[in-house]
Amino acid sequence: MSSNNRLLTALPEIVYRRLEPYFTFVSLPVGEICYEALEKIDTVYFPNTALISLVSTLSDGFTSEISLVGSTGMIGLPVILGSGYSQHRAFIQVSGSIVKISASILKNEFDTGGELQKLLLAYVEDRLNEVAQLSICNRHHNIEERMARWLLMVQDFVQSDELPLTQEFIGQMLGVNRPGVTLTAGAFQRSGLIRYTRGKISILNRNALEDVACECYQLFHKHFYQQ
Amino acid sequence: MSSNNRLLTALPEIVYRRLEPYFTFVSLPVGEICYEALEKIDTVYFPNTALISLVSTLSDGFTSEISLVGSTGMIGLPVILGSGYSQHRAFIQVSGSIVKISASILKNEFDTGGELQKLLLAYVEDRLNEVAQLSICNRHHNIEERMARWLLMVQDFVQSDELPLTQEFIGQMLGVNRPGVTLTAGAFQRSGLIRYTRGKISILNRNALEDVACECYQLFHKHFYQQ
DNA sequence: GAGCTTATGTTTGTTAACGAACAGATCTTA
DNA sequence: TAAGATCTGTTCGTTAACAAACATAAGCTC
Repeated sequence: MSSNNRLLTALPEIVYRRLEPYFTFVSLPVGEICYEALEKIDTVYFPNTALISLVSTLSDGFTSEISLVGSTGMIGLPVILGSGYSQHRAFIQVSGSIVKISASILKNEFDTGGELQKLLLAYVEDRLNEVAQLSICNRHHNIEERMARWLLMVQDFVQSDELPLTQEFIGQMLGVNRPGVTLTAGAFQRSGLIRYTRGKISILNRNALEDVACECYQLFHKHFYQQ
Repeated sequence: MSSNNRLLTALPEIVYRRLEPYFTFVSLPVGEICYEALEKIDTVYFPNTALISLVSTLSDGFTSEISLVGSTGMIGLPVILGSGYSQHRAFIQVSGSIVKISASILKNEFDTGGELQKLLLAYVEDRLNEVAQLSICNRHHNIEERMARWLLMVQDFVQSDELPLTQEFIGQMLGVNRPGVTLTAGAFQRSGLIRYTRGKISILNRNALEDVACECYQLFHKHFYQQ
């Protein structure tokens, strides 16, 4: 069994072989929580086909997505960065295959300063830039722009035209109230960009969605396809 | 001459001594640009008393602050993370003393995997968490909450009751239009929280400002005072 | 002090988004 | 097939914030 996680496949074979004995391939179901906020991390996850959301919740219950992690990333950065505690909840947004590995094993390999370190630090840099872009996007772009961007991002990871997403869920990811999602989704559908039924969204016209999406999409997409 | 930058003073003496010959102490004036967006970084900056803003600009000219970096931080993370290129503009918001060091020298020391690496990675983690919080703050909190938070953050760095800030500038940092800043500043002044004249803001009542600020301030403040 | 520049004050119309509420539709499970 | 749960549709009043425009005031330079 071999992973198609971009970080793992980029490893030199010798490093991959060293870590491989500690890999566990699992398929996690939708909604499964990988980390609770403020929880100590003892397992790190490298998605293959699964898609993970990192979300932040404010004291009034408001939630918004911090990062979308798929086959190009991993969750558990605090392990290599030092604290070992996740500040955010991480859960499975789209079920699929994931590689699990013990935090301490990964940290040990990271600390040897080899190729794994180099790859993961580059990923940290991408993540930092992405979150920074998200913060300005949240400030400036409207629901239509952000929702188009987000749907495209999800589809980049889930290589399928049909995405299992409810409007309520999309609202929580974008930090938008649900009727706002309904209106936007309705407009997208009337324009032929998407089609949807309860809990399922089909992307019909990617190019048109890209036209609606804010410029932020291009930046995320670039990270996605780089290398 | 010795630095009071928190990252540098936390170094073991032997590491500090090793780097010290490469330090240059400078005082940079307000507005000086440390990095342009997309520029290769060849110098890394550790503020002592200076305050640096990292800002992002969208294609329509809209700007918003990504991070506020003072004596607890540094700019030039892409050097240690790998790309070596800054995605954002960095400029001096409040003039003061700064330690400069060559990017390659710092990177070499970082790559030895010692205490400098550990400290800087912990800083990266803080920064990541801060930017994530900023993104949700931008989505959910109103001008009053965010402006109060931001003024408190600036004052945490600039140990003075009088901050050299115009309303136009504050607007660009918060990603808010200028009349909105005027209204908020006016309300704060009428309530006795601040007093201001052209380009100068005095904090009169920190506690009251903290009550107005969103919960995000506490998180930033915690990072600020941790350790 | 006159004129220029920059900063702040203020208004006004407009709009995106929210919150709350309820109706209708579709799926699930008993 | 009935009951319940979940998802989507829709309305409506409300509000925060924007954009644009112009007025006033303060500091700077000659």
